[in-house]
Amino acid sequence: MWSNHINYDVWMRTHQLVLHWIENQLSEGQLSVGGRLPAERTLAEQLKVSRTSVREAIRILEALGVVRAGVGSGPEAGTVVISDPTAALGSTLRLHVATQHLPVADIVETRVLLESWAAAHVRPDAPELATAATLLDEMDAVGHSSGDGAAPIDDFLALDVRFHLALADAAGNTVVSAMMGSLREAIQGYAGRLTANLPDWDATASRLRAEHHGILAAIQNNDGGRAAALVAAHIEGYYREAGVKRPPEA
Amino acid sequence: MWSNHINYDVWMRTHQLVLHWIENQLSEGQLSVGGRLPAERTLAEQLKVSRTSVREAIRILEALGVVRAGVGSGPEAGTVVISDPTAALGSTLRLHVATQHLPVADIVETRVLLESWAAAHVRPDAPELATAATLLDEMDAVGHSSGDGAAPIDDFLALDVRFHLALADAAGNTVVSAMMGSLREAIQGYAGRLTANLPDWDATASRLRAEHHGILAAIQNNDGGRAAALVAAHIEGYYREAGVKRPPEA
DNA sequence: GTAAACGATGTGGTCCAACCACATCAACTA
DNA sequence: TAGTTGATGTGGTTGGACCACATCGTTTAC
Repeated sequence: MWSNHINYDVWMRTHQLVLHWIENQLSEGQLSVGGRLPAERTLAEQLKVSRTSVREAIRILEALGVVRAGVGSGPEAGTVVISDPTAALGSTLRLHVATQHLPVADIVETRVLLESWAAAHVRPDAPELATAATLLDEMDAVGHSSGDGAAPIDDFLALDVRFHLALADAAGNTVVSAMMGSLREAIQGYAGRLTANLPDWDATASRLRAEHHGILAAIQNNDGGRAAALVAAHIEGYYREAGVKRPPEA
Repeated sequence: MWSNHINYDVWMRTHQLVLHWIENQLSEGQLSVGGRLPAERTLAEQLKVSRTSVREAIRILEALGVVRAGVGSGPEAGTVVISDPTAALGSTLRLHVATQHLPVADIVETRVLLESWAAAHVRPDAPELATAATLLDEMDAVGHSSGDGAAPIDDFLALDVRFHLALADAAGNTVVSAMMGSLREAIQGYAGRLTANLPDWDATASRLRAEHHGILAAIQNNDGGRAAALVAAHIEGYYREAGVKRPPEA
């Protein structure tokens, strides 16, 4: 339907020309993850545009998680192709939440949807399951000494994030993983603030620990349906306890 | 956990400073959809940065579907806040597909997941259902005269897109809608090219028409489960017929 | 009086030339 | 041989200039 070649006759902003050139290089495999873009000045000369326009294009690709720019010399320097869709999707969602056009409730609901699916589709032999089990052990270790201040809570939540992401990764769908991660990232600040609303953190932590073990057990027991249901209840329970209002279900 | 105030002591690239300033304005409601950003030169002076840095920030926001820049004077001019997450998510996914780090099969699988959920959660009284029904009527009208060339096929596919998006919107979750649309957009070129692989377009079109009616009927019949299953079969069937290989299911 | 033409104003779009900070690596020096 | 030093090349930032465009007054011609 569409050619890979670009019609340069149609009007196009200069930085978009650069953008399309780079996207073509990616599609044709002449540029791939780990590869390096020509230097900004070089690229500007090659494409007969100003360095400013090249830089605008690179900025966009950077925001989209496609490249990473580094100053100086050596392997860390230059503009290299990466692939971090999660960060890009996350900031996109976060910005649009800020504009009040993406309700947090919708994000939570979507997270439940994706994560339930992931739980139901985890391969029992996925290596990420071992990681998840290890994370649960670590979560059992922290938080028991809650008199030390808030640090254990943050540690616990950080492990919690990694546990959920590990399960998502174990399902083997990169798009679902990326979207899951981005949803979490988008409401991370929001969710963090909610933690203060919890009436009894120790009780909540204990419950979360137990639910995590239950989810993992269901997965290891090859009971995807139960795992999905447990995950849904787990997430929804947390947000409800922290005071997020859910929209009325049909 | 996190303050909304930014620590300007930490190192930060200049355009990110602008980015965070604007995001703050959005979060605090001092800037909302429909509102206009200060002129680039003004903003640069206010934030004590160069216009170039302001422009780089605006480019990013534009790529993220948060603002729209327009030259000239009047209501269409200036940089105004919009909210088009679908476009941003779409180009993000498309770029990462180009880097070979997001398999098309994963995108299709995710689309099936989201769209099935949407079909199961459509409110029977959603106004989008009427739109969907109208679209089906239009699809019945086009394509019957396939001797005219490729135009009817494109018309049919365009209506098909709108039908699926209408169903997604009818579920009432903006995040799911946006993601659905972006997934479709990301593989639009790919899917379009696949159409040429179809052995018998007329037969395919007839089948698609029948399946669409079946899906809509199931929804109107309040049978969400059946609707979800039909949608899944509908999408997977199309891609399978067009030659997309699916990964082995567990 | 009305309508067309014109110019002032303000917007984003593009380009250039210069300078900075940084990281490496080669040449030089003690 | 070990340390210093400078050359090189990368992205980061700035100021200024000019362009195209769209509007809205004012002026002008009828």
